[in-house]
Amino acid sequence: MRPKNLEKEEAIRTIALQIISEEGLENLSMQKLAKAANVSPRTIYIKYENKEDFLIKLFIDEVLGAYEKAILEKFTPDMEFAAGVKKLWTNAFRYFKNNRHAFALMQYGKSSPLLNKAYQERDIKEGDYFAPVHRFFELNAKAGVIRKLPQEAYRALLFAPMFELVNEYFDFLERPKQIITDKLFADCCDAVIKGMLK
Amino acid sequence: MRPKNLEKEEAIRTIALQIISEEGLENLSMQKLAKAANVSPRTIYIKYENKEDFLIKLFIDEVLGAYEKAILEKFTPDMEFAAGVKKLWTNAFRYFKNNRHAFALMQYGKSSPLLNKAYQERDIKEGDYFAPVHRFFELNAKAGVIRKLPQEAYRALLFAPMFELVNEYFDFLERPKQIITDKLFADCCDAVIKGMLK
DNA sequence: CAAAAGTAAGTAAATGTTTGTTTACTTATA
DNA sequence: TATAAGTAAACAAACATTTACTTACTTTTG
Repeated sequence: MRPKNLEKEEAIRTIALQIISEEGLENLSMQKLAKAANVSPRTIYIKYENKEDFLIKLFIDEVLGAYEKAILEKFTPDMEFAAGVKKLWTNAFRYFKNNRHAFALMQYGKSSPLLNKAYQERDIKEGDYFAPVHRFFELNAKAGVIRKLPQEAYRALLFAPMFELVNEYFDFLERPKQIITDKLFADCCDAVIKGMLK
Repeated sequence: MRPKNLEKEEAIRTIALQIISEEGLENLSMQKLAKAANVSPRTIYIKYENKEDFLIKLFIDEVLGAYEKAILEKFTPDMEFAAGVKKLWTNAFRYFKNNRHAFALMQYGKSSPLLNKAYQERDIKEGDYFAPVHRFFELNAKAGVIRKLPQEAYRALLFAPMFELVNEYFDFLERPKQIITDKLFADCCDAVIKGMLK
C-alpha cells in the first residue's frame, strides 16, 4: 500500500488558512485550494468527506485546538488572579503573532453559522474545553477576589478585548508604525484585571 | 418614466441580511437573493454595480450607519464618564436586540477582508466617524478621569466585551433560559468602567 | 530474497450544478 | 410616446464532487 504523503496533507491545511486569511472564507474553493497546494482535488477528498467536513476539522483541530494548547501553557487554575490573567494574555498574544492565518479563521468562527455550530457542539461534547480557565474563575470568585458572574461574562470581559487588540495589531502591521506594543497590551490587561476585581 | 419600487429595494437589503444571518455570507448568492426577494437578478444590478459593491453598501449604509446612529442617541462627548459609557452600552444593546440580522453582518465585518477594507476606507475618509466617542475619551483622559491610552485601546476595552455579550445573548435565544439579562449587561458595563478609571 | 500481486494514495479530466452578470424584451408611469 | 424599471431566460466561468486511471509502496509468494 502506498503510504500517504504527510507533507501534502499539511500543505492543504496551511494553504487553506492562508487563502482564508488573505481572500476570505467566501473565496476559498476546493479547486483553488487544490491547485495552490499542488495537489489533485481528489486528494483532499481522501481525508475529508466534503468541504463542510474539511472546514470544521480545520477550524477545530488546527485553530481551536492549537490556540487552546498555546494559551494554557504554564497556566494553572490555582494561580493568583492577576498573574493568571497576564499569563493567558501573553500566551495568546505570542501565539497569534506567530499564527496570523489561524487568527483569521478564528474570527470567522464568530460569524459563520457553519463554524459557530461546530464550536458549540465541541463546547458541549468536550466538557473540559478550557476547563482550567473555568476553574480559575470559579476559584477566584469563591475566594472573593473577583465579582461573581456567569462564565460567559468572564470570557467576554477577559478575552474579547484581547482579541480586538490582536486584530488591531495585524491591522497596524500594514501601516508605518505599530502601536499595539507589548507595553500597551500589558496596560490593557491591567485595566481588564482591575475591572474584574471586587 | 417608470418610477422605482422602493419596497423592492428594501426587500433586497432586508432579505440579504436575513440570508447572511441564517446561512452565512458564504452562502449568499445573487440569484438566491433575487429569488428570495421576489425580484429578477437584473433588478439588483440597477442599483448596484456588482456583488462586491452591493455588499459594501449594505454593510456601510444599512449596518454601520444605522449602528452609529443608534449608539449615539442622546449621547454627548461631555457626559460624565460612567454615565456616557452606560448610555453607549444600553443604546447598542437595544439596537442589536431589534436588529439581529444587522449584527450578523457586523460580525462578518471583522473577519471578511472585503468588508474590513470597506470599513477602514470609511474610517479614514470620514474623519468624524464615531467622532463624539473619540472626543468623549479625549476629554476624560485630559481631565484625568481615565488612563491615557490610544483610541484603539479604548475601543477594544469598551466595545469588545459588549459585542461578545450581544453575541452570547443571541446564542442563548435558542436555549431554554436567557442568561444575558439587562442586569448582567449592566454589571459587565460597570466592570469595564471600573477598569478604565485611573 | 527478488519479483509479482495487492492496495490505498494520488492524478487529470470530466460531471452536473450553481455562480455572477448580461441580453433581449416587457411594463408602468411622467 | 419616451424612458427607466423591471422581467425571464440565457451566458460563460467557477463550483463541489466523481470517474477512470496511474503510481508507489507493502506484503506475499515462488
